[in-house]
Amino acid sequence: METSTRVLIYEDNPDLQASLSQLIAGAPGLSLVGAFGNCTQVTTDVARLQPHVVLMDIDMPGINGIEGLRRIKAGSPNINVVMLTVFEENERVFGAVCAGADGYLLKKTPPARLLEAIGEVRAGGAPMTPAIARQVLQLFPKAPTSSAATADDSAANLSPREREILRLLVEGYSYKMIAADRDISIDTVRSHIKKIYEKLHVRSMTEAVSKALRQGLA
Amino acid sequence: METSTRVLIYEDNPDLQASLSQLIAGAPGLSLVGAFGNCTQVTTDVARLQPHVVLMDIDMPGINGIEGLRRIKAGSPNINVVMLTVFEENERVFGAVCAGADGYLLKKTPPARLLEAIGEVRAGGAPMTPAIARQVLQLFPKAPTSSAATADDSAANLSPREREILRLLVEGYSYKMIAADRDISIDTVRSHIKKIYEKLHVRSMTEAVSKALRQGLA
DNA sequence: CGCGCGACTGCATAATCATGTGATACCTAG
DNA sequence: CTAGGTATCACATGATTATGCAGTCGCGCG
Repeated sequence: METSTRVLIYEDNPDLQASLSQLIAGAPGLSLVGAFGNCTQVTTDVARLQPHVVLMDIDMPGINGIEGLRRIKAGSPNINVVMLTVFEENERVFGAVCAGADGYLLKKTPPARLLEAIGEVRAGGAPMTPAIARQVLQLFPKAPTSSAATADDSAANLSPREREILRLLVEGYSYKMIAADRDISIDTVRSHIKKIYEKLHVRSMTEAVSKALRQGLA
Repeated sequence: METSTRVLIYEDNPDLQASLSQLIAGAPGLSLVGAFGNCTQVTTDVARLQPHVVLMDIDMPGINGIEGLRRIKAGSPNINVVMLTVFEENERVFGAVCAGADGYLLKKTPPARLLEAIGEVRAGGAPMTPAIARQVLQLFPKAPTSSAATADDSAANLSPREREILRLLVEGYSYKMIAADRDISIDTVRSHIKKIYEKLHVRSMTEAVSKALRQGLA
């Protein structure tokens, strides 16, 4: 069912557009479904071409890349959009991220890395140039709140250890993962979870997770 | 700056601590200034050892990595802290990022990449595993233009039927119960859930439930 | 009209999970 | 000292879940 990843390009520089197109078209597993020099028709473009991934230049005449991104996301939030830019300007990083960018690369990114990035974004990752990633992190509000929810005993009568393991379940850990992570036997994990079930009156991981999230036990 | 980047390690798993230590100690341009199994002395540790980069495990007994990070940043905001974790957790990414993490890597990251990451963080970058980077991006408040409050890109385009089944999963239903409830074959339930997993980028019921509850899909 | 897609069904195998029945060890309160 | 709670580990059996592969059927669209 996985055919080929459909890629759409927006890049106003003809040379760069050509080389990007060539790169995509020649890559196994990727198919180029279009390449445009501006975003004026972006909404209809994506509707018609049904891309999985869009490579979007930020600096373009007319509608810029961020606005283009916004329009794509407004209509098709599931399309993965990777922004391309020459410089690492803080302002635009913020705008792009808030508009829902799924990746952010410098144009000087080597071709091989670019192809890799398309794979990553399709797999649910967010390829970013490290320097940009740093900026993204710094955009976060430095929370003074102590969110270290390790010792909150307001919840059920779960022991600290049990609560700890419940948190891991909520994060989607399997028994095996918990055992590995906490460096204990999988049988011990079983044992703890068994008791958690008893105390929460549930009989499956999903019920426990659901209950935990709804009652703020995790 | 000195000739060598001073690296400090916090990792409670002895084996991993040993191999990390060996890796750092043996790397040109890096010098290992310490390795601890817990964060209890983190404030005095960093004051004494003056590291440039700290590799911080997230899951540690006692003071966890995020709290450790917070304490480091409180006193020495210039120290670069790279968080290490075994699996892709969802909840802690937010905590770590808000506490000022400068990088976020999976422990399975190959040694070469880890060394590269230390270089990146020293150079002002933020090395991140792509999947985690994506989570970070998704933490951002989406722009006002998003009228489709369904938000998440990786989650939203579930078909009506898929959404319906996801709701039942959240309620704690098993495959069998869903099949009975909706009067369809259990194989059909499997099929639907398989597709849900693909779209949500998860691989287990608990992950799906967790994601659904957190993103209001249910 | 054919094509793709969503809903649906079936089958098979491997991995995980749920549960029960023990057991050892530490710590703390009685 | 002893009972009770917590944390650890073991072994076993049956149920459930995860995945892959393979189809049918109806519907909207170019």
